[in-house]
Amino acid sequence: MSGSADPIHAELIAVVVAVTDATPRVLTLLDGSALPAGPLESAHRSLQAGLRDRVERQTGHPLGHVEQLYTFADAGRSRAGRSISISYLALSSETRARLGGQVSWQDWYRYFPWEDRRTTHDTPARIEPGLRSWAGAEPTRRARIARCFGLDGAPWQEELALDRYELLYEAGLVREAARDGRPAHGDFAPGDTLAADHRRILATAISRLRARLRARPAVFELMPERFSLLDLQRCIEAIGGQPVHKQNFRRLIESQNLLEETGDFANGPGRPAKLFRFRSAIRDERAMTGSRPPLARP
Amino acid sequence: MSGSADPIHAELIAVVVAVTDATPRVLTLLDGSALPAGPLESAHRSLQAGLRDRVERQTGHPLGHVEQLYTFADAGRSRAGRSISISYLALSSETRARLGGQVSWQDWYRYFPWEDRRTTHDTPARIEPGLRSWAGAEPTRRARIARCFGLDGAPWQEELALDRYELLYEAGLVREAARDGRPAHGDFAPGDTLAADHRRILATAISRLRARLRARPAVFELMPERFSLLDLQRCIEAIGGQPVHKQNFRRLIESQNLLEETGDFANGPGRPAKLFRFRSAIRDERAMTGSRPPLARP
DNA sequence: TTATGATATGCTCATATCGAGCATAAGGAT
DNA sequence: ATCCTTATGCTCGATATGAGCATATCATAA
Repeated sequence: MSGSADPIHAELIAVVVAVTDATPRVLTLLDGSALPAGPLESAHRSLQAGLRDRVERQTGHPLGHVEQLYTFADAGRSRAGRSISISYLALSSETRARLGGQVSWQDWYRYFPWEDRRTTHDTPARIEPGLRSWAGAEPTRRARIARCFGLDGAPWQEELALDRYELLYEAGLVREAARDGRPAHGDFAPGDTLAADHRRILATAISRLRARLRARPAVFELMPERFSLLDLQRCIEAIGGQPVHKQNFRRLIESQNLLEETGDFANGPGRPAKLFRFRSAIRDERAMTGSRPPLARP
Repeated sequence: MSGSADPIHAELIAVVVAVTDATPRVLTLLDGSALPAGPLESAHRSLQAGLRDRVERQTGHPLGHVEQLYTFADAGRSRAGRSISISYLALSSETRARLGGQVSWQDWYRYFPWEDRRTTHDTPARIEPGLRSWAGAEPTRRARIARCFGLDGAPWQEELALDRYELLYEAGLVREAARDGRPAHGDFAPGDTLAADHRRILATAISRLRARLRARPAVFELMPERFSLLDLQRCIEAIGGQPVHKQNFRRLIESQNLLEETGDFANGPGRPAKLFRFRSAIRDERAMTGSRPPLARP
């Protein structure tokens, strides 16, 4: 069951996310062209410990909550021998970082312009022709396009960010596809690339985060100690890439019982907003309130 | 960014699931004491290919749909040097297997008796005292217990299978905890163990499967070509470990548009049931219909 | 042949949830 | 004082969900 195996190389890759000024940002190296990454060493007690060590050494940025994303091993893209990439998502606050060198925070929509639909909704117009030409009359492809990009009457689903990226890759509409030797189809979609498969890993992180936040906006790692409801709404909108109905968002927050008032108010234009903080019980444990009741009772 | 790394050993572990006679079963080795597993070799083109190769060689069972679960690397549990375990979930049909030796299908509730609530609902009664004594007056622990096991008014949530297992592990109520040198707390919970951390991996698979099926019962890999709605309901109930309201289940299925009638009927006691099959569009692509519309429109 | 039990299938109903909009409150700026 | 801006509370209709009633259609036993 555990015979002789070939030695392999394992790489840890981190997607460190912060939200500042209604912009979701990701920590990058080399002026925004790669994610923090490094080999797993035997000195590391665990995968998470190795990741923390790596990222802190590379960026000087301490990590808070860390969560595993996915493990890749594409033989085609690695160097000699086999290489495994284990990717992680970390939620953080930009203010904690002391950056230097080529370490920087980048707006993640720089790499995925079509994922930001807060102001304009016609972003897919720039990529739709390329997709259509790739699909032709193939019904499966057409259905995938409609589902992923909310065309032909299908609703836009924010958490499909990874599916959208993979569809563009398959259709030869991102530079990574050409780099990997796949046929290109017309113009590339807008947006910058990242080293190796880092853009795919970032797409995985966005999808995961969006799927989690839709149900439960418990993002205290991304928020300051005290904040107004609108601050929190802007953070959620930044990650989801979609505007949120303000009153319904308030209702959602109240029903979840995630916050408590601090008693203070924020001043600015308009009526002062109550300041809130996350309940300590929420911080203690990342999962207290249930999402849904069961289907049937006896 | 990719300096010299220590060579490591990677192990692929498979949870192969089938449902027969309203019983969810998992493919095991050594008379039900381990999951199929084996080292990743450089001959494998990809992780999935390696897994397929391994499982087919060990069990003679070809794999259908395969999906990654989680990557573990607990330094404490491995042999000399570092070892990584990459676990996968595969959905299958028991009939396809030609078993031999110590390869067998096991009812997965053999390892998690408290997860089957189709007949009795008081299973946690056998483990509640141990949990309570472990929690004492600690509010965080008490809240976790209530949430995970549906106590103190909290609803039972089937997809928390992994959380429940990990809670029992932390509380020292499963044998694996004692095996790992953690303090035991009272009697162990009922249920058989598996080798290494295979029971944790199985719990991960159950959670993942339950979370997916709750929204979309597209389990054609687990069903025969043609089946009645009750057959499908029994399959879903087997996996979820909970009874389902029959009429509402039918309504759900209809609204999803997953099935089409074959025109045939099943005979037996009672009124003959229409036989259905999954739409080919669903088989073609594992995600066609959206789950929910977005939160707000412009 | 009729009665009975079993399963299939259709319909109703109360409640919860969700998207969307209206109305009012409370500050600053002109 | 007027207007603009943001905060906050409430309503309303559409839809989803949990639960139950009623009827249809078979096999089998009396």
